[in-house]
Amino acid sequence: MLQSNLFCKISKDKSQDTEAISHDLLTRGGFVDQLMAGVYSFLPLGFSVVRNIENIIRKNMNEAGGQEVLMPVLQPKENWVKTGRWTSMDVLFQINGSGDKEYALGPTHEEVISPLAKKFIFSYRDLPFSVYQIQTKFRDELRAKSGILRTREFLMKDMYSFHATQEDLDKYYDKIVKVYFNIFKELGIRNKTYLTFASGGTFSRYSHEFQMTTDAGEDTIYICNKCKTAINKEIKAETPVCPACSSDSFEEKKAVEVGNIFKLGTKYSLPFDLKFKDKDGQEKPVIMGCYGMGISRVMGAIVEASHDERGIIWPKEVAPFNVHLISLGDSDKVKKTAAKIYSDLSREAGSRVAGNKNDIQVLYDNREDKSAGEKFAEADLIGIPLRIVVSEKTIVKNSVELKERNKSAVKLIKIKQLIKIIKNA
RNA sequence: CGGGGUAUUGUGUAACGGUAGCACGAAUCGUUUGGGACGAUUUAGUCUCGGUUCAAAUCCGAGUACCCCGACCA
Repeated sequence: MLQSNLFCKISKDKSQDTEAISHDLLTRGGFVDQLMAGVYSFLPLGFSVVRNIENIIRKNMNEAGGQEVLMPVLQPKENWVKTGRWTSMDVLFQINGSGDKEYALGPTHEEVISPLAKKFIFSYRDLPFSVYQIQTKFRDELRAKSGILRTREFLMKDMYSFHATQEDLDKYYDKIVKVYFNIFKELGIRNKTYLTFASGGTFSRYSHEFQMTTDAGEDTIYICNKCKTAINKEIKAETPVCPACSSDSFEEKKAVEVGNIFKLGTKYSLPFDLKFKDKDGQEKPVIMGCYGMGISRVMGAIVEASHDERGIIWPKEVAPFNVHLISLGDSDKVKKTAAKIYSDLSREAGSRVAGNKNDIQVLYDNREDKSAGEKFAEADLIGIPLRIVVSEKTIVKNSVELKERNKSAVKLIKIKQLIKIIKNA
């Protein structure tokens, strides 16, 4: 991608309206644009990060046996009345259609997946299975805040699993805990993310959250010093010792919830009459689980976890590009060399995104009217993992300069060896 | 949903009730070119509605929007 063509305007002005670091960096770097409180557009740089996060999640969900679907955002009021959530869920967007019709905008999809699953479940032989989707969710938050960390419209992965027995749900639930940790590992935030006991809301006594520690977070968690399991402050009083290892030594930290999983049990299978015939011919309610992960919030969380005073430091797995090629000066020699490197790299790099072979991973700052300082400052802000500089100085040595965003060391690399080195980076 | 704050050009700010100004940005041209360089020219604004007044960015009332604290958070 030529930076001169990129639909993006990088700003050096810090807005007064931003408090959270991720909000400031993502806005100034041209990753997102705020339309109104709690509602954001994702620009090419930001959308690319979103897709990379999605694909990591998608890969892991598929490996966990999930099948991807896409359910409607627009949902009939009746289903929400049936579960009681038309009146009990205060963040539910309720909208009017023509005539007297009323609809809900999906904040979550139990009210859709349950009646849908009913059409496919008859016998114990149809169980277990799990389906998931990646989709925009709507929740009428009373107070949106902290940029994309808490919004009214956001991207979420939600998976639902269906089981014949509680034991089977328990087994799958534990498996998903491991899968989630693997996702956070691939996203580069595993070391700051804790499995957290939290309130189960209306479903069950407890649920589990995945909390990433950051000062920008709005939750407070108590991390067990012994086993590193955490407890959300909201249930700390009723759970004074670690539920995992019974230790009573904790460290208190601020955190943001990046995932939440529930054992739904029969909470939704009962109102929607979701039953199956067991081996003994008995009709039994299906046992359900659900597993959420906020994609846009994870994006903000990654920035909170990985930045310095100059800008974002994207983990390479989610970075919008993996190489930022910068040419300095406008001499023909530099321009030609940089252009050649750009086309060679673009061709070689291929794509780490399955099924999207044309995804371009090299951002080439070909702008001739920008000073070196400006280019470097902007490169630091948008945080692409590898920076390559081509200038008169480097060309004399048949080399380019290579710098990793998270390190200060600068290496001179022979142009001939560049592709090999980038590939191994 | 309770409380607080703010609202002047893209951003940050100034203007006693009396000519809306400055800086940055952006744009054009030229000079520059290894950490946000320089010159010239240009660009663009008083949140909305109502009231007071000869005169309102300024005073009054209502509304709206955004930010922050709290509560809430399938």
